[in-house]
Amino acid sequence: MPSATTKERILDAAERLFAEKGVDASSLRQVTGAAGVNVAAIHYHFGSKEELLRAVIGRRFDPVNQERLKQLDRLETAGTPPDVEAILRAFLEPALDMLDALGEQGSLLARLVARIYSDASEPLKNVLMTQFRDVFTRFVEALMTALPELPPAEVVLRFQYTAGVLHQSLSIIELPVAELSPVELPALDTENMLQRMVSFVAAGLRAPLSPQPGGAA
Amino acid sequence: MPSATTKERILDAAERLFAEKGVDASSLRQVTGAAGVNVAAIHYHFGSKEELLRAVIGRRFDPVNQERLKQLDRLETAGTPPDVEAILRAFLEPALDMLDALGEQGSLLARLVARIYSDASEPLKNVLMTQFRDVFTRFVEALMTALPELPPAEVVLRFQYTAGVLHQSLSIIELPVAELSPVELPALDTENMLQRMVSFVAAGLRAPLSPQPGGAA
DNA sequence: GTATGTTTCAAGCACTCGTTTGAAGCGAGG
DNA sequence: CCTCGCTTCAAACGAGTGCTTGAAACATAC
Repeated sequence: MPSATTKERILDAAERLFAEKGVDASSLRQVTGAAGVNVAAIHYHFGSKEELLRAVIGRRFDPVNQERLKQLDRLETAGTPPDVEAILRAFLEPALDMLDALGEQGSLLARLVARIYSDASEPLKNVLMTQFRDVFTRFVEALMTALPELPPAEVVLRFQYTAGVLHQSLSIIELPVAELSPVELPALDTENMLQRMVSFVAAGLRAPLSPQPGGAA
Repeated sequence: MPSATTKERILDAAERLFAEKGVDASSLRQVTGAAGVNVAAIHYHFGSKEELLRAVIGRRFDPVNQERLKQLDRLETAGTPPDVEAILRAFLEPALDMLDALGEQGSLLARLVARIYSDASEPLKNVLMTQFRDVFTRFVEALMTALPELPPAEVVLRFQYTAGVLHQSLSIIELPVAELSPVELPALDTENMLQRMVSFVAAGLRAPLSPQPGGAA
């Protein structure tokens, strides 16, 4: 007695399987098996495996990216130009909130994104690239304004680092990295995690320019 | 007229293919086709696809991890306890050097590691976990000594972020992330890249503790 | 009640996968 | 010359892949 539609149940099952075992390692038969529907339903509703993945990602991250841009808009239309911490919160918080709202499923989804981000076979790359292009551009520009003493290229580089920190921190929530730790790791709620990431990244973004070899000190 | 042994040519071809397209997406026939050898040669020399991957990773990262530990040993047996920057260099430099020495192949290999790190199906995780366990433990302990004002758990968390920055910076070398950038990105040599990463990460590691919700300030 | 468009189904298609097999090629030792 | 390991090879194995097909089930409209 399925309470959700076939389409939604496919999305739910695909999201979990893709995140747990990877896209390539998850067969359509596993997806439909977990969803309790027929294989052909995937091609009927989505057309292909790749389109299914696109739908899985979009369902979660279209709202996140919209929220990111909305928060950035709000910051920029306020009186004073936003500082680094505020920009970072606008970037990080919607992602963390969405994952938090999903509970355990959220940390799995985070791994899926991190995976695609580094995996990225040709067609998959485009899924994420088109998904994030606007967000990337807008936030880099905002950071350039907030960090006028940094050359633009350095801002781009450090924003990449920021995305790296985000991906890493998302991945480790569920990852067996805790087993590697010599000390007990306390469970962190979203606001706590956000606070820590903002502190770390803001300090990194504000770090003085490293001396250029061959240039004046 | 192959100049290298069959085993080495398989490793070379596998490394490139695994990095370019992912482990799952690379078939053994593609590997042996690129290497100019027979499919059965893989199972003769390595036993299975997973063992082949293990060999691909180990060939490059066993030396890196040995060098990391060696440099850390040298720092710790010197008179004064090492500072954060020195520890970071000992961690980051061997990896960057190895990748630099490999040239274009190096940036591909970096993507492979980043991929496995987030992908990590059950058996694959163990490949990397056993590979990095010692390094992880030793460097976290060194950082705890260099940052005595931070709680141990916070050091662990921030070292995770550090690894995230490393992975990200390795991935973006070759990735089409440049296309996302609104400004021209200058090509960075290894020392330059290292300098930037150390600055960024050291600042993040030294950031004051964020206020704890519900605790005293 | 019959016709229409949408959704679901079991079965099968052509293909690729990792792996195995048994024989051929090969250099060194007797 | 023959033999013995070691290495390489073409060919095939069974299983599983993404995807297609044609018919049944269903809901709605006439």
